[in-house]
Amino acid sequence: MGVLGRLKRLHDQVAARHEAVYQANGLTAASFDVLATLRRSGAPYALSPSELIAWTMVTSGTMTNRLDRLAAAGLVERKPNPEDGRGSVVALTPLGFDLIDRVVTAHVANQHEILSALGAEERAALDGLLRQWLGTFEAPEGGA
Amino acid sequence: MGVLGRLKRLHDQVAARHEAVYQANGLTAASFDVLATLRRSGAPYALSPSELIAWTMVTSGTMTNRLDRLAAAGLVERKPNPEDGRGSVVALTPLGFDLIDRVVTAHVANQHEILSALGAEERAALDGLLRQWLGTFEAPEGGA
DNA sequence: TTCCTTTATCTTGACGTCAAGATATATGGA
DNA sequence: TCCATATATCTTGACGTCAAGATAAAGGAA
Repeated sequence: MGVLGRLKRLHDQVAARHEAVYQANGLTAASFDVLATLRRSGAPYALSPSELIAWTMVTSGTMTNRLDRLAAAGLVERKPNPEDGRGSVVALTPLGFDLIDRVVTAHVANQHEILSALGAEERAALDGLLRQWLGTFEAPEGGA
Repeated sequence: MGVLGRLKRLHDQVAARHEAVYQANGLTAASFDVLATLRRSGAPYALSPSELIAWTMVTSGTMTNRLDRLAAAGLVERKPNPEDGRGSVVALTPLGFDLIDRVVTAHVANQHEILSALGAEERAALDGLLRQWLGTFEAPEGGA
């Protein structure tokens, strides 16, 4: 049973290290999530709230809240969608782009650092075991 | 890097399965945490808020909130501490005891079920890797 | 055209958590 | 005895999240 406890503690440790990088740059996991998604989408770094909801897997209420904060911080900008009066388009501002660009770099470096505790073989072995275990949960698709 | 993603997904899956058991019995992870701590403390199944705070590692504000809900649900009872006018004693009610007793049983069965996806050797191998990795985070005590 | 249904987004209300501050009671010393 | 300090718990305010419901605009059928 120790496995379950260690899995949780390890997850919490990793999450805390990630948080540290976000915080050091004035972000939270929530805002990093949105900003990084916009960054990944490529130029012109703009997506609709619906698309952001789909990529980040949060509810519409959560996304509205996140966007309100990011817009207030000047990191994203909400513009009306010229093609659909119901919707809007959320775009990274220059300020937001510069920030997320830097934070993503720091984040990736941080991940390498976190993983550096394991050697290549150990990492592969661990990944294999995690993958196997995860397989029993996800994709329990019962076929046609 | 896949390791970090899988670690998180696995953690989320496990947490969701745990949640399912709590929910099926009208509890949340928060209430289960408190009730199970009281249950583990042994007869007379009563601890002070300070002790609960120490065991569960949450802040005093969080504990006050949890206890308010549990008391409102009739699962615990707050009595004044006869030995210290500042404090109180939180005890499991008969209702709370019966409930947590059942839920803990279900929870343990659930954990076995979750782990059943791995064979004994795999489980041991995974535990060893998790332990090693975790070791680099926790207990980074630098000695004297 | 007019209206019904669908879709996109925001609003509301309830949780859960934390940090910081407010209260009330203990405790030890002058 | 009286007070300064420490401790136990609760309160407040700010986040973040979700479920469910409210709006407003789009689209298609009659």
